[in-house]
Amino acid sequence: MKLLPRTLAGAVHSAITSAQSAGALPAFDMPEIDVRPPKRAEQGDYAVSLALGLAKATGMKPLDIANAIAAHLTRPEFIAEVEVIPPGFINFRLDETWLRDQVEAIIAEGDKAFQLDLYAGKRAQVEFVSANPSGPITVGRSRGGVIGDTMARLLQAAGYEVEREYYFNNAGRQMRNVGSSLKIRYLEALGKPVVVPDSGDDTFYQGDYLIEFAHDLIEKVGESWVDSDWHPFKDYAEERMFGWIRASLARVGILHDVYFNENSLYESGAIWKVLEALEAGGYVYRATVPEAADSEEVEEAGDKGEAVWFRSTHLGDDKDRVLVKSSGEPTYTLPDIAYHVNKLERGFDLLVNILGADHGAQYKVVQYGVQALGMDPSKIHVIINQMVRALRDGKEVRMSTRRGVYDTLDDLIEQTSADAVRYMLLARSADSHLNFDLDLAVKRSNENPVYYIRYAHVRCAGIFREAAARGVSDDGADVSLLGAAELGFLRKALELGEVIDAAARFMEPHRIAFYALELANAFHPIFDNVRVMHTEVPPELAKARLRFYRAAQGVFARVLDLMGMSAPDVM
RNA sequence: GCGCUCAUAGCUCAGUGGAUAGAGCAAUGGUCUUCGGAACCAUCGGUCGGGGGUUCGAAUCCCUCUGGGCGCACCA
Repeated sequence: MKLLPRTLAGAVHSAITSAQSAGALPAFDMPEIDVRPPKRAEQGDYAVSLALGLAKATGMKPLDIANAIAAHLTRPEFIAEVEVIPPGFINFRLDETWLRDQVEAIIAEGDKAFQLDLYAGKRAQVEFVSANPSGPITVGRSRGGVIGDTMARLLQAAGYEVEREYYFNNAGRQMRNVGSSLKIRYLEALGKPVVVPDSGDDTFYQGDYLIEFAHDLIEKVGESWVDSDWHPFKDYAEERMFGWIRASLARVGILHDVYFNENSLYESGAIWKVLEALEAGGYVYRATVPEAADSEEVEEAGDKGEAVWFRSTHLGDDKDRVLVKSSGEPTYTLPDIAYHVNKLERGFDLLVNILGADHGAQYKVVQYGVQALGMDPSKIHVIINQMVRALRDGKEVRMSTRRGVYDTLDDLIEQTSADAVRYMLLARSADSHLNFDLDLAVKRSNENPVYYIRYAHVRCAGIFREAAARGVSDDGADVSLLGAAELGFLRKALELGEVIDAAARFMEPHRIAFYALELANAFHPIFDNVRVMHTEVPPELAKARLRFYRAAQGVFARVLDLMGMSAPDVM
């Protein structure tokens, strides 16, 4: 599949060059040629406005520039008409014969329809979810999960070879607290004298799931762990938690290829190598306070002891960061930098990181670290998604794994459906806050766009069921019989490549969700008017229309797959 | 206080400096159904938070103000 706007941009580029050598246009720096569909259908299928911006550089009227470009333009085979419109737009119209032939092209490509090769031979890695195994996946984390997995699918569609990675830390204080919390639940379940901390103790995980784990543990090991410290409890909790997390994610089609343990960076010595390299570059110093500290801060610090600092301010940071605490223990910054160094060393051309807004500031420090080590920070791309508010009865439901009050991904799926969760969490720009209305999501009504989109696929499937029953086939269909309504849908369908391209380039996976709705919107009116098995439809036309619906169904299947949703034949 | 982010139709939100700012839902009025009505058509609805600026052209870029959210640890 090739991208029509890119091909057109190339044609315009050549037209400008040849107009210049013919003397019809003066010399100027070639601007970026942005070809896109105009808002209004009567303005054609694609348009460029660059002549408007060239007036100053050329000293010519935009209309004259546009005419000069149009006169030297070699029309690609898919364009039927080139039109210059005041004040200087150049509009292109697709060739309808070519457009009808796309029915066959789409069918021929099958489930690879609209697969692009823009990044052939390039490898991308998407790191997402990356929650520590201390509790179930929450609604907030689910958003990052859906965004990350959809981004991975879109990058694949754009031509990247993609790996999905989950980064976790099972050695921190959080996990120790989980271990000791489980031990308390274990002793409690055995009727041993133990005080269960109340919600005021934030080292204790209140979640009910630990009670369940404790009972399962007793069935497995009986009372033999009564005198054990928190370690085996942590290990057991971690294993159970990871099983749960993976299962929850799998329910919405999220599967990671690699689970990367932060602890391995300690075990391999990678973090110390990074520290040495930073030091060799002159980016490290030892002090009780940062170099920029004023006397007040010096006083406050007192006799804290020396920490190891990263001189990130030399790269533009607003303050230096501690890499190793005065206790000798590294902060999270050091392994974070080491992790990204590790990722870059694995040879990826693109690293995408999905982070919640609450972790958003950290990536900059990582970029400074990578930069300090002479590596290319521009390969790292971060998608920061704003918080999710879960609303029930119009009121916010607060979420906290530690307090045991939470809305999990499992809850959402059970109350709605896996497809609804995927769509709802995707159909919003990552930059904006997302209100997940739990009541609305429960409703099985057409307020939910999920049904509308899937229904398009279901309706196609219905046609083929009926066609099979009546012995109608699309073999040897003549697509030249297709009418204006079908062409309208095909125009919309052909935008899919551009949507994939833009979503991959701008790292904006929500685009596919909006496109899907637009595509469904283009489909349903046609379904009503373009009948296949109506008594008044001649057999040859029925055959052509059936062929059209086969292509349409394929496009919906592809779009749903890109969103990680199912494409059912019935619902 | 500083940084990031958001503010667009009654609600939820799209909108890559270009042509008359768009969807979905809600509301109102129609269609009355051969393949699934979870549908279709029409209407209503906007000082793009306020104010400046840049530009031939601004919802979009810059400045500023207002109001939300998230950060700003030798926590992760």
